[in-house]
This record gives sequence, structure tokens and C-alpha cells, in this order.
Amino acid sequence: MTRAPATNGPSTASDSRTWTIAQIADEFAITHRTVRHYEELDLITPERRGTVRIYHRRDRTRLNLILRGKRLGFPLEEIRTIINLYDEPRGQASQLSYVLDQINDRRGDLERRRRDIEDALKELDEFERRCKTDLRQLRREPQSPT
Amino acid sequence: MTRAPATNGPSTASDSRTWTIAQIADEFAITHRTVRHYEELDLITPERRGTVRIYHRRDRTRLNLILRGKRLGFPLEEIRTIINLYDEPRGQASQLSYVLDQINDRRGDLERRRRDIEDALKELDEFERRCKTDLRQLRREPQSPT
DNA sequence: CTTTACGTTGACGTTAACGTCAAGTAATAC
DNA sequence: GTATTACTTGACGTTAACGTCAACGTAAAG
Repeated sequence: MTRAPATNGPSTASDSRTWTIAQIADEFAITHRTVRHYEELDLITPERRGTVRIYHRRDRTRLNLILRGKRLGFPLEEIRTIINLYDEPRGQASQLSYVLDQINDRRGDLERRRRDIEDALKELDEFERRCKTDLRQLRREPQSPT
Repeated sequence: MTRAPATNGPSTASDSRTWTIAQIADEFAITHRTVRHYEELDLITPERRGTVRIYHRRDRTRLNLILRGKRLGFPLEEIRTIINLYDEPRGQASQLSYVLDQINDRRGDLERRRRDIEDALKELDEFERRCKTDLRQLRREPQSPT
């Protein structure tokens, strides 16, 4: 090893393990550039030990949310507002009801997507049935006169 | 009206209604540019009457699939291969089993997305519960000493 | 016959989400 | 010491999915 690993001891007090950018990139199967890009967009905010980045538990949680958001096709900007929602302080009732509104918006979006997916899956099943019927048909009359 | 509407009679024989680009763009709430872009990528292939584009039933079906694909966050290239799958001639058994493979790939992808969505919805519900608890708490102890 | 409304083809511009160098620093390995 | 290895900050390049002109064609309306 060339540099002291950021991963110190097997979980100290509550959970203060840390990770280097290489470990993060590796684990999440993304590039350093991507990790830094997410930081530029304020999606994650790693600690700085001098100039070098140190990633905490929180950063990993956020990365999981980010990547899932990406798999679902959300733009990074939107992902940011969503995951920030989970983190923002919500001491005031006004803030809380704002958050509750946002939650309902999000739910609507997700449910719509789920419907789209289920429709797509149904069509796929239907299409598969047709294909299989065709295939059985072909097996019955092996080849037409060439 | 300045130009003869492409929409002729209320469904002639089987279904030979046609539409202009303006009608298509309008109905699907997209721009002319977008419609032409999809054509450039071979996602739709409208008829040509001289230089002008005439859209048929088939184009509308495809547009619906395209837009759903987009809502689900698929890239246009991928969308093309998918909707072409539904259209390709599949006379040979080899082609059919290829298609059946593709179907399974697609299904896997869609099911994964569905899981992601359901996870996200669960987290959202959980988060909403916490927010609502907080809100009830706030109503009990209206404001802390300023 | 000119205007107008709708259509067409380029072709360059833009935004998001990174990729890809280049050049420098800093700790460890020898 | 010097060489590696990991990390850093620019900064320009790239791809997808259109946006946005500009310049032109054409049919119907006056």
C-alpha cells in the first residue's frame, strides 16, 4: 500500500468509517470524474483533509440515491432537489407542509412511471405469446417450398 | 384553412386516416423539430407526398411508444431497437428465438426499474410518515421560546 | 398576382453528463 | 535522494436530444 487507507478500523464508535475517491469509484462502478462531477453539482459534499477528499457514510447513502435516480432516468438537477428534500432541516410547520407537497408531487411522478412500466410489460408479454405461437406453428410446418 | 387537411373523412376503409406534421406535433405536444428528429433517427417513417410528410396510424402508434420510452428515461437509440422489434418480420425460427431473447432482456430491464420505483415509493411513504409525525408534534407545542 | 399560412431543408447553437488529457502536489517505496 | 502511486485542479472534447434561425417552396385566399 502506498497511501494510508481511509478505511480505518472495523467501525469505530457509531459509524465514522471513511473512504477515498478510488474506493468510492470502485465500489459504485463509476469514474473519479463522475464522482467529482456530482460534487460540482452539490449532490455530494465530501470532507476535505487538506486538498484530498474524504467520503463518509452520508456520501455513500447519497450516491445510492443518485444512481437509482439515474437508473430511473431522472436528470441530476432533479435528483439533487429530491435527495436534498430528505436532508433539509424541517423545523417549521410551513417547511414541513412544503415538504409534504413535494412528496406528493414525487409520488405522482413515480406512480405514473410505474404505470408506464406495467403497460410496457403487458405489451411485452402479449408480444411474447404471439411469438411463441408463431414458433410452434413453424415447428409444425418446418419449411415452406423453396 | 389554407391547406387541405390531411384528415380526410371519418375513417374510410379499414383505417387510412392521415395527419400533417402540425397535427401530430399538436396532439403529442412536441415540436416539428422533434418529430423530424425522430424521423432522422428512423424512429418513424412518414409517407412523402412530393416533399411534404404524411403521417399514418402506424406513425402515431410508434410515437406513443417513443414518448413512453422517453418518460421512462430510455435513450432514443434504444427505443428504436425496441419498437423495431415489434415490427420486424419474424418468419424464421432463428429470428423468432432471437426476438424471444430480446424480450427477456427487456423484461429484465423493466422489472429492475419497477423494483427501483417501488423502493423509492416505500422510502417516500416512510419519509412522509416521519414528516407528519413531526407536524403533529409541532401543533402540540406551537412555538419554542423565542 | 401578391400575400399568407404551412411546409421543407440545411446548419449552427445549447444543455446535460460526463470523457479525456495535461500538469501539478504529496505521501510512500526503494 | 528519486521513482511510484494516488490524488488534485483546470480545461477542452463529446454525445444526445433537440432549439433556433435562415432561406426557400407552394397552395389557397384576397
